[in-house]
Amino acid sequence: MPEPDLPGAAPASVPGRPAAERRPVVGRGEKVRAAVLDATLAELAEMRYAALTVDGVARRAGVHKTTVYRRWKDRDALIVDALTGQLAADIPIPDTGTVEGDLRALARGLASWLGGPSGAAVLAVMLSEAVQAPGIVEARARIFEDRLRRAEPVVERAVERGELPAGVDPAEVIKALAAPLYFRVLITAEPVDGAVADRAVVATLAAARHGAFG
Amino acid sequence: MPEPDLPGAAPASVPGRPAAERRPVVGRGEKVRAAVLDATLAELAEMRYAALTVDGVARRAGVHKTTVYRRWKDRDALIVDALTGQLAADIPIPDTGTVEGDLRALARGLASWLGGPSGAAVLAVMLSEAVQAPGIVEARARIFEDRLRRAEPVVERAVERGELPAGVDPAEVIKALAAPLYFRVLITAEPVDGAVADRAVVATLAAARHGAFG
Amino acid sequence: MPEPDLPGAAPASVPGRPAAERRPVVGRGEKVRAAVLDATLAELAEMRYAALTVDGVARRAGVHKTTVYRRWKDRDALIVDALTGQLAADIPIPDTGTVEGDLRALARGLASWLGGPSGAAVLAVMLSEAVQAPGIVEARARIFEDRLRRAEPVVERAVERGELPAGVDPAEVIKALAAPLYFRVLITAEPVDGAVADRAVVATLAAARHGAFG
Amino acid sequence: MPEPDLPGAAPASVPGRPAAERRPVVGRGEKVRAAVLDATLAELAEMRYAALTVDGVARRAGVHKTTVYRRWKDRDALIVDALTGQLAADIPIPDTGTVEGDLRALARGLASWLGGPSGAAVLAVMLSEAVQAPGIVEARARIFEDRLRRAEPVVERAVERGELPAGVDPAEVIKALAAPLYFRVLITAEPVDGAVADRAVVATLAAARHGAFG
DNA sequence: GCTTAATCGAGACGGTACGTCCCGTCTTGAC
DNA sequence: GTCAAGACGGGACGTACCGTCTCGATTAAGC
Repeated sequence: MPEPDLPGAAPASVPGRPAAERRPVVGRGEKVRAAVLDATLAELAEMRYAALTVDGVARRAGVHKTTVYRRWKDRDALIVDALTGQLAADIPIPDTGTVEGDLRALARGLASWLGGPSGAAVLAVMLSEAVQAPGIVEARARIFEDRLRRAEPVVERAVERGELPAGVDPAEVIKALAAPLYFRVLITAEPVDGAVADRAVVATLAAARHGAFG
Repeated sequence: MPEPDLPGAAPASVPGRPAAERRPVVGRGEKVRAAVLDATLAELAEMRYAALTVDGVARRAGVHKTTVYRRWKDRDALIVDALTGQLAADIPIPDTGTVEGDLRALARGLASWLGGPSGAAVLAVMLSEAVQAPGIVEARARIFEDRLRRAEPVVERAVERGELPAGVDPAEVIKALAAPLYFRVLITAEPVDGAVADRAVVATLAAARHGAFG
Repeated sequence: MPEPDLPGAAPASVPGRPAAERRPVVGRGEKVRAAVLDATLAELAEMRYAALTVDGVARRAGVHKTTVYRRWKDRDALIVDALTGQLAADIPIPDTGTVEGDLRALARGLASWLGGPSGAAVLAVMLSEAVQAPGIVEARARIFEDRLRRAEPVVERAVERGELPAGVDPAEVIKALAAPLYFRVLITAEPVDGAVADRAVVATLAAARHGAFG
Repeated sequence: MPEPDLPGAAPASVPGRPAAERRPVVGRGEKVRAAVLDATLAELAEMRYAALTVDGVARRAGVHKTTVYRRWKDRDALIVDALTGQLAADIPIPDTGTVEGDLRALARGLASWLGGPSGAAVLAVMLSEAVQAPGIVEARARIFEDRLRRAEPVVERAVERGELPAGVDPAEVIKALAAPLYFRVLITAEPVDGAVADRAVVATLAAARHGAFG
């Protein structure tokens, strides 16, 4: 993780003392970090990836360029860090009682994220230069994997309830649900709305019930 | 000022027209153009998008940088042009006699293109900076739309044969087929092989038969 | 010599044509070079060596920083070049008919140069960082050697006239003449005027006549 | 605010005074000061002036950068201080019984100092940026003046012995002796050895005897 | 085959951003 | 009261490309 300078959450130093008290040292440090990451996201939102300037981010964060470089190796490291933070935000996992309800909730949540400015920006960057630049590829895979995994319980519950045949691969189901939405955003540039989400649910369920993912 | 940004104009197309009117002057021009586009693709193949240099392309094409700028407005125009040409290559539309066979052929063709170096490079670039830069977004949408449309007859024939219910939206079927493959390449960075293609076929067919696209 | 880019005074190309006509190509090139060197000297004159900024020089020359770096590898290379040009200005070699007259003329010329702003600035820079930085050391030695050598005929004529004993080493005599002046400027920071010059002449002549340099 | 810029204050000098009055508080202070000055000289010895880093000096002295800045206003003050201490080292004034012997001893001592690493480093720094920066110019003049003055008795004794004509200016003689040596180190970058020293002695004596310094 | 105009080669140039190095200041906790 | 530790603002460095421009040198068409 790109935090070369900071001692890293105080590796269990002075373990006897209450944790809240233990590292007021850096002080401004944390504030700066947050300001820079916010500024990075803001800049990404209003201009595209390649146009983002370290100097611009620094200025917006009220900080000097050098300070940014002290904490992040690269423009890329900075961006990845900012986006990682953004994506780490928890996605609520629905539990409506039926697969259809759960999947619909998931799909609509994803659709509205993809449709909104945040989703667009994040995706744009995650895929910029993506297929090659090593740091980003890895980060991207890790992040999305995590998001997918968190959604798998929805499928497992459906199997337990007998709504889906035993043996379905939960990961495959979730991917099948998400794929058409991403496809529209990234490839055909069609709008992604609730209707699209619903259609994905129907298709995914039909496929799952007929053993396409088992 | 020469503004041959768009690839179209089909090399030596419409030969019937009088030569005096359509600037047959070019002479060496066409050879240079081809060399530069080839060089562009070659450079894209071995380095990533952002690392591509106009000077590098020019050198590889045995041409001077100025010459490149004389024909393409900027780096992006050059790249888009090169890739457009690449994508314009005809995709054979299968006609095996069954939907399953046809879809399988389509899916496998796509999978092997996505898996190969060409597919990776093209995708990387098409999505670089993509979500914002207007020229590229449009070009991208146009290109993929075209590819999708050319595949639609496969579905139409299936409906005629009674393999799929009347009323299925051919475009939707094709998108459903392609989406999981793109998803794996772009999001989860999983390898895309024949097995993945086959699973997409099964899922798509199941969904289509149960009215998900109707 | 720091001219990596320029083809170097056209190495006898197209020797048949009149020289004045032969290389209008670069055109602005030579003008830029001169402007930058002038700006460098001007900046050196009003601020000291370490405070000289490439950007400042460029701005003063009405030129972009990059352009400076295109022609000179370094801040140091730029400075050395500027000073070399400055020092290359011919020193008139006196021929008054007597050694004493000649030496007096040389000494006074040197004294007034050393006393003036130009001499001070040049010396300051030539010796800044001097004992180590390879480029400067070499340039310095070369330049001063050249100046000394050009003055040697004065001594040779004196020997021919019988004013100085045969066998005197001309170089030694000139060095002996120059040394006290430099010493005062560099070490004791005393003013260097005509009186000092005259004393150096007397001392040098006395020493030379009594075989100190033979 | 501590401003111990000047070296003077003779380490633990005037021990007769009551301790309470002259800040015996320092405690560790004096040790740190010495360590830093030593480190400064060491760094100067192995790299050139401009490459000397406050951080580097501090590290070598086993001390933190802040501590250095607490005691010296800036890099220049530190360097001047270190070198001043270096130069304050006594030069033995010879008394061989003859001017020639004395001057030879002086000249050879100077030559070997100038030839050695210490001399080179000190000179390099003393002249770096020198002609302008006020603090250094003054310090330089003061130091060399002091060294010259200490050597004057040699000449005075020679006059008393009748070896040199009455009325010779001792300072001029010493300068005439030293000048050629400095000249070779600083200007022509020739090696300075015993032979050069001896020649300076001969020339200086000849000049002095014939009234060049009287 | 000779001329004439489009095209090309060559490369300097202004410009933007990069990432690095060091300076000197400041805050904070520890000995 | 010093000192260690180190983040920070700041200024300059030297580099890499971008896209523009001005020329001479080609070169291929059309007379």
